[in-house]
Amino acid sequence: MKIENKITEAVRQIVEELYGQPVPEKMVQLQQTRPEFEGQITLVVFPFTKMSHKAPEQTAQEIGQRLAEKLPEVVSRFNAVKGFLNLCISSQQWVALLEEIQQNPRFGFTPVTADSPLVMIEYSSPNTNKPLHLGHVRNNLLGWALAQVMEANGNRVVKTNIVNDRGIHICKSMLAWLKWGNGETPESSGKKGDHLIGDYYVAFDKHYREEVRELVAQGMDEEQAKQEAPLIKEAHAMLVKWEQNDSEVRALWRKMNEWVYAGFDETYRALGVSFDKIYYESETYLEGKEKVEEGLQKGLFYRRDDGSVWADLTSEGLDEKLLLRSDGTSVYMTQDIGTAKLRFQDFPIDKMIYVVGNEQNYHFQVLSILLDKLGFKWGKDLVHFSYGMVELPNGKMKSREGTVVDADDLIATMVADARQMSADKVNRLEGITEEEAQEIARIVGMGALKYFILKVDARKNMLFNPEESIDFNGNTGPFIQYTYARIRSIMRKWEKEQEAGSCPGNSLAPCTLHLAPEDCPSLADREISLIQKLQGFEATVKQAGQDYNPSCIANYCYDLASEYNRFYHDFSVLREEDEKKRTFRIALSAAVGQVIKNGMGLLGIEVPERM
RNA sequence: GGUCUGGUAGCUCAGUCGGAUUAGAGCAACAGCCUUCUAAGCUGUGGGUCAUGGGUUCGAGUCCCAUCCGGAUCACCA
Repeated sequence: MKIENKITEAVRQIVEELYGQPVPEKMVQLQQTRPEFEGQITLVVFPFTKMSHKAPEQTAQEIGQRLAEKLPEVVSRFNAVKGFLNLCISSQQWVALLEEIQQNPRFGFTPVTADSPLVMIEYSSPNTNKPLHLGHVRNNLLGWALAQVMEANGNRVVKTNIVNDRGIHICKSMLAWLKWGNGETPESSGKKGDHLIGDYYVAFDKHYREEVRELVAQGMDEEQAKQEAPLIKEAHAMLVKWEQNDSEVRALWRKMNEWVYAGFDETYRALGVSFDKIYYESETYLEGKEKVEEGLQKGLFYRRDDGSVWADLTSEGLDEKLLLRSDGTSVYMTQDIGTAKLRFQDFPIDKMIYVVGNEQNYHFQVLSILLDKLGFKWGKDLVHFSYGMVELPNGKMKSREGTVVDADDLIATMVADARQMSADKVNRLEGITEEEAQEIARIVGMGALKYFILKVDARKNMLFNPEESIDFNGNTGPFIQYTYARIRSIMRKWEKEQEAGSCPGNSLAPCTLHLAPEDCPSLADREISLIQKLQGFEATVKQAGQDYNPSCIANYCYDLASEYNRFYHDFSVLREEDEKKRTFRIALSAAVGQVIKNGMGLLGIEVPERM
């Protein structure tokens, strides 16, 4: 039983005995004692003063007195300051807690069983006409981390991606390639497929704008020019052919999409994300109409005179929403209804989470209502995991103005910088092969990038300064990774000492920590607060799952690493003469390493054995 | 204009269920610490009207109302 639970239980009994009123569990508020006071756990007694009709300090005294009598093995001393009862917990309790944490490699995680809720997470959702940029990076990292967090909270998770592989934007790239490509391929040019296609998309835009400018110069007004430019007309014609299943257009479309997917796969691999099921819009965009017709028959929607179909959501405080155009074709919302249908056919999901930027908040509000009306049981409380935009120091990311940060460039830069960084510390990596050094650079560079993005509350807009972002000091991924690497170094040395393989060589945790109560070392404040931090991992994971918020795990990891760094500085773990203290500190280090690894793992951040 | 969302140090961000006379980190600036388990580290100094004004109560950065400022959205685009 956890220390907190024991105390909570005892306090409820004591207060009832003293003041004759039952105490709901929530009323017992325990928190970590502030460093300037003696003790480790503090009970807030303000809520009880109404029952006791006594001053806060006196109430605290009374409760403390009884608590010390009732739980002598837990509470060794206490003091009351105003309405705060500070409790000193005996060392054995802390050691026992550490032992518990250390012996459970999955500490903080809820096991997943066959009966666990089935959660589907959709993320990434790229367009196939240009490479991934920084905004996608945020999406992918958040989606992956969220999937890990949901799983850690005892859910079965299916990760999906819906690829937007059709539409006018792809036709633009295709047309430009036909016109100016000279048969260029990823192989012939050495370019990554998605970049190649992206270049043609840009080329189209350049020529298109020239055409528009010329038409305007000839006296046409701009809106009309945009419609009338020969290039855009050609692109539209191509889209029509595509929809008519023209074999030539389809073949080209297929070939170019393959190039893009090969490029995306590379980026996904670098980011360390993957999917269980990929949906393609070209295969799903016609779905949904059926559902809308069904809703129409049930009277959920209505048809206007021009033939278009609408949902009236004014009673929900929203507007009216178009579902089918007057020509019978579907819109974005219709498609999302369609994919929802398909997904439910494929998986009996209990919950659906969409990782999509906050510019679509309204869309998902509407989608939720519509799916609910159409009878999807998870529609009503589908989660739109809505994240903020990434801004650059001089404004937003705009591809037109060339202010995008390309994902592949960014990854390469981060890794190269990490490599440079460790090269500057020659002694660090002596005895390590070039391959190993590269692997460490990859882990550290990616860790820096991922942590930088994930530490920020997802729903807030964040600022990304390309120059300052590559900072490996302070509240960063590498700081946490570095802490881990140092712990591993201690463990390696310790394991070497243990001769003759009494321990499996690769186990992080020392084999045994069993210290009999009378053997318990007296613990320093710093050691106790580390154990308390470790214990907090469980609650942090739960909270992350409840709030759909990976950032609190990132900040937790930083807190834990900071605390450990101070501990590391104050104590010589391996040199400690006292055998009991030494065992305890090694075990504590091992547990910290394990929790850091697990926490960072939830974020999709690897930790290196050395760096 | 309607709806949603944010505003905390020069900059980037934390801040749990409302808890402690003094609201935390990091960056940037300054001053220390490598014969000692990895200095990508540690210690210290300076830097704040928690946008503003009310309210709720033992107690508010946190909850409620109003105002100001920023962002998103309100398409027969996706």
